[in-house]
Order: sequence, then structure tokens, then C-alpha cells
Amino acid sequence: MSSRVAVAVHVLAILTWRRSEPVSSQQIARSVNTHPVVVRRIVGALRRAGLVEVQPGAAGGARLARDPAEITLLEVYRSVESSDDLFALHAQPPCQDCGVGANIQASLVEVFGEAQAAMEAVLARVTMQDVWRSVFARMGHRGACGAEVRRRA
Amino acid sequence: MSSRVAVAVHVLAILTWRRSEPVSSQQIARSVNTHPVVVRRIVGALRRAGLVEVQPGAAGGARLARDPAEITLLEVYRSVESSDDLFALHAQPPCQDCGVGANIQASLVEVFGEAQAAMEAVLARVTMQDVWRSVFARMGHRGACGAEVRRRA
DNA sequence: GGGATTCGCAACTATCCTGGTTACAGATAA
DNA sequence: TTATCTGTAACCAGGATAGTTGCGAATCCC
Repeated sequence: MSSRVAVAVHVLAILTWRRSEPVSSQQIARSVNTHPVVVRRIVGALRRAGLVEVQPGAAGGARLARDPAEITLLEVYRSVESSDDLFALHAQPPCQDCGVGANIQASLVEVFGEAQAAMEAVLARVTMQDVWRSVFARMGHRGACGAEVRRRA
Repeated sequence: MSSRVAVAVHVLAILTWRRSEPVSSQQIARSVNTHPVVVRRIVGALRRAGLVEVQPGAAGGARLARDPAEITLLEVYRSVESSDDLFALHAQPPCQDCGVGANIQASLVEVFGEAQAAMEAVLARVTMQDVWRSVFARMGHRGACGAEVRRRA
């Protein structure tokens, strides 16, 4: 699986940290250690899902659109992950003249669906507030990457 | 995710159906609707995991190495899936000078681990016997693709 | 022994996804 | 007006996947 969920949670954790002001993709990219455009792609997905608001122009950037306690990791997962399905079926449809080939996919969909639902249930009960608390607990007093950049400007 | 798990379960379902005789990659490939070498790659992984036995040479093929009731989908999943991790972390390690960057991965590993464990728990309680029963229930009386090939030879 | 069948594996291809990058138009604050 | 920031398109490199070909080795049957 892609690292988009990890980056998205990272982004939202930064926005939870600095709720008072919009944070630019430049600043976020420094913390994530990637290119600003990569961040903007993720932020764009989160915006379309209604999790963040984005303000263009000078002194613009992203900020949370909702209380972190109301943002679940399942929403984040669904916002940035392209495919809804955790498991893939056959690349080519199996032989329908065969007893197994004609029916295996229906059985697989059943099991795969249960497995995915179990996974999603875990993500659904973890909020960005939980993540933020977990990160904060590990964190000493330390500044954000680029936090001083805005101050300098 | 790749379709290897789906194909592997399909293969094992066929082997469960025809437990009395080895089934060739050719015959399996016909039911799966793919190339025999693709089947042999999957079967090779199942063999290395001890789920099937393979007999080379004429009239050779694969057969179950264990009772289908003793083969869980979790074993199948682990046999054929290359990565053990369902979720990926950052492509590049995040900025360690940043409070979030330095600690987010530890928090992510925790949540992602729980989610994956929940998914695997579902796979662990489904056996190939269950899958076979499910397929059989959907199946009328129908022959396997290529079942008559061996008979003709 | 000889021929036919089958596996295992290496190698190659086409395709897709991902992350990273550059470039540029549009929006906005100072 | 100028500097800053977003959004998006376009492109590239790398890796994964499915499919394919070819060949050596093992095995069965005559």
C-alpha cells in the first residue's frame, strides 16, 4: 500500500498542533521530508473530503476544518486511498465453465469484505485527537520544522 | 494489493476439490484463466510454506499437503504476499528535528499494527474447508476446467 | 532407453502505481 | 504592485505485477 495515509495523518497532526494559523505546503513538506507538491496532492484530497480548509495566496495554507476529535483515521484512509478494496480479485475473470472458477469470487468477496471491515473498524475508532495525544506524549518541548519561517516573514 | 491471495485461494480450492490426484499447473491455469507459469509461481510459494506438495514429471502436479480444515487464509495470505505490512510509512524518514516528524511514525506503527491484526484475525479463523464449503454451496453439479484432459491422456 | 509430460527458474516485456520534480496560471495579503 | 501560496498538468524514475518464452531437470509410460 502507498504511504499516502501515513503522510495524511502526519499532515493532520501538524494542523492539529498549529490550529491557530494556516500552514503552508512548504512548511509541511519540510516536516514530512518531501516535495511541497506531494503535500498539496494529499491536502487536496483531504480538502475534497471536507477535513481541511485551504486558503490560497500569501500567508495562506491549510487548516483543520473540524475538531480533531471528530476526524477518524477511517475518514483519512478513505480520503486519500484510491481503491476502496483492500484485496484484489483475479486480474482476469476466472473460467466460468468451471465449478470453482464460476463461484470462487463470490466466496472471496465475502471473506475479504469481512477482513476489510475489521480493519476499518479499528481505524474508525481512532481520531486525530488520539493520534495527536500519542505524538505529544512522545514529544518533548520542540519546535515544528519551519515554525520560525512564518515568524521571520 | 495484488491478486495473488485470490489466485492462491482459488488454487487451493481446486486442490481441495480434487484431493485424490495431483493437478497440473496447466489445468489450474485454465480455471484461473491465466498463464501456467503464473500458477507455478503461486504454487511455489504455497509449497515453500508447506501448504501443498508438488510432484514433477509426467502425471505430476500439485496436491494439498494438509487437511483443508487446517489451512487458514492467514497462512495463505502470508505465503504469497511479499510484504508483511498492510500500511506503508513515509517513503523518506520524516524530519527528526520536528516534534511531529520525530514521533509520528511510532504512533502510526501502533495504530496500523492494530488495524492489521484485526484484519488478520478474520483471515485466521477462515479455513480452506470453509471456503470450499462456500464455493460448493454455490456450485451446481459441474466439472472442473480440464478435468477431462487428464482422463483423455 | 526414448519420448512425452511436467515442474522450476531465469529472463524479458508491457502496464500500472507511486513519489518526486518542474512549470505555470490564478488567488491573496501586505 | 509584488511576493507568496495554491492547484494542476506534465513528465520522469523506480518498483511491482501479470503475462510470456525458453530451457534444464525430473518423472512416467511404452
